[in-house]
Amino acid sequence: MLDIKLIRDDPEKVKMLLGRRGVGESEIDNILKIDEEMRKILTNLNSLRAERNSISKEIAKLKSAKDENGVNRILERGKSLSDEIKIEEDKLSELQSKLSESMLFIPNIPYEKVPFGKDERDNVEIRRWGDGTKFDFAPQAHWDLGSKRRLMDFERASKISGSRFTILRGDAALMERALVSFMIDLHTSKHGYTEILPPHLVLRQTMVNTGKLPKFEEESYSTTLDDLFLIPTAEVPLSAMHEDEIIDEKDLPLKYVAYTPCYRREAGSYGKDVRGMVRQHQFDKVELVKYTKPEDSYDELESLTHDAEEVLQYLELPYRVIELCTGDIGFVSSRTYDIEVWLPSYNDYKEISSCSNVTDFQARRSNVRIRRAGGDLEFAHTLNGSGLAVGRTLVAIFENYQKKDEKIEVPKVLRPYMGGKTEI
RNA sequence: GGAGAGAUGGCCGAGCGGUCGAAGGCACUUGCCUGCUAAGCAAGCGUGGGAUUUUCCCACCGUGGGUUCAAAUCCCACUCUCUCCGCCA
Repeated sequence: MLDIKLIRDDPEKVKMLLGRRGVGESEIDNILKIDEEMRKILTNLNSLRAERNSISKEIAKLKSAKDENGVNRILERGKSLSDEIKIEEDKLSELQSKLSESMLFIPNIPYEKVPFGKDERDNVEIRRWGDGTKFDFAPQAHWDLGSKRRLMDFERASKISGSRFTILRGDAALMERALVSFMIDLHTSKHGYTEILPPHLVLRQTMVNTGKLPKFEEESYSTTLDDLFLIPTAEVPLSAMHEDEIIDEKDLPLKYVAYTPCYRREAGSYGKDVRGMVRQHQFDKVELVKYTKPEDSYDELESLTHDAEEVLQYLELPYRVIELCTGDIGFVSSRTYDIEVWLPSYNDYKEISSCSNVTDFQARRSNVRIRRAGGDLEFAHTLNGSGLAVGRTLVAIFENYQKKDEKIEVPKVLRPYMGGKTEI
């Protein structure tokens, strides 16, 4: 959620910045119109209420003076004021809900330095680590290798759950679990994050507060009886859990890491990544979330991205970092780096992490504020990033670490988590 | 699922339907004092919004309705927390 004052005070600038990411000027004009109308009613309502309050006080005074005639003289005015107020209040609340409804569909303002662009083709590569893996034999895609080795079972998964699910078996399941532990351990012990194990079901309001709703309802799994939502990422519970809190600025930044499964309907991605376990309705992810002071958030985005990259460095998997252009950044984000890992089956890099500075966009919706040393209150900034998507990391290991005999070497840092195994 | 208790400012905690935006305490800020991170004294100290913006006004006491000229206070519904019982991994 943007600050309405920002739109009110400098609509042209907001239009210009949001225009870069495809928001039409009419949407902003519409909001300005509703806002103006709403303030007009509010002003009127305020003076009506002021009059009613003074009459009420007057009545109280007359009553204690036992002046029944005086009371009756102004009682009628009080009654009619009350009726008027009720009418104005109804108008106001209607406009208010219209306004907030519109505001909920306005995305975050992109950071000035974000490269202009229309879609992912305009994203900019920032850096590379390692080279595309070379093989002296024909490498296999993980779906072939995994099926042959009975480590991944796509057929049985679809029998019990339909498309876009995978059963991991034996050492593949073990490796998935090892990856989760390795990542969390790295982030807690070396990078200073606090481990959280959050609920996987959240309230509708929590989805709204984190910007996943109302815009992306068709992407979400929900429970009809209770209107709870399966989290699409641990970002949701982590970025919302300080709702309505005031955090002392000396306690910032707060840094959290959480492992959770993520549930996504993947509506509209029918032709994409249909084979293997790259795009699933359920996948494991280790997520990083920070709460920071506004002036620190872009620096914290850099370090968060490095924290995520380091996972790939320890696993010795080649990757690159790209910055998303204005047309490709997510709804809540003002700046985003994607980390892409090398996948031989794609002969290309594939997203394995997305690190974003959300600025105060979620904090405003969730009402997460910081108290400055001087006592002032301000919305916190939140950031999030995958550290990393575990399923895709497993895929990357299968494909980059495969050997001619169809065994898969276990990356050195994972061996302690897998009973010392050097290959599976 | 059943029975009961509760929800008030950063925290604790009062609050007969009418100067209650809310006593008191803690914490915090400022000043004074005391020659040594303590104590004392004084003052200040919630959040959000609107406007004719050095001031005035409005809203907010879990949420949403209702009664009333007037609701933290009365009524209804809901949510959450706690205690006990039942069930249960």
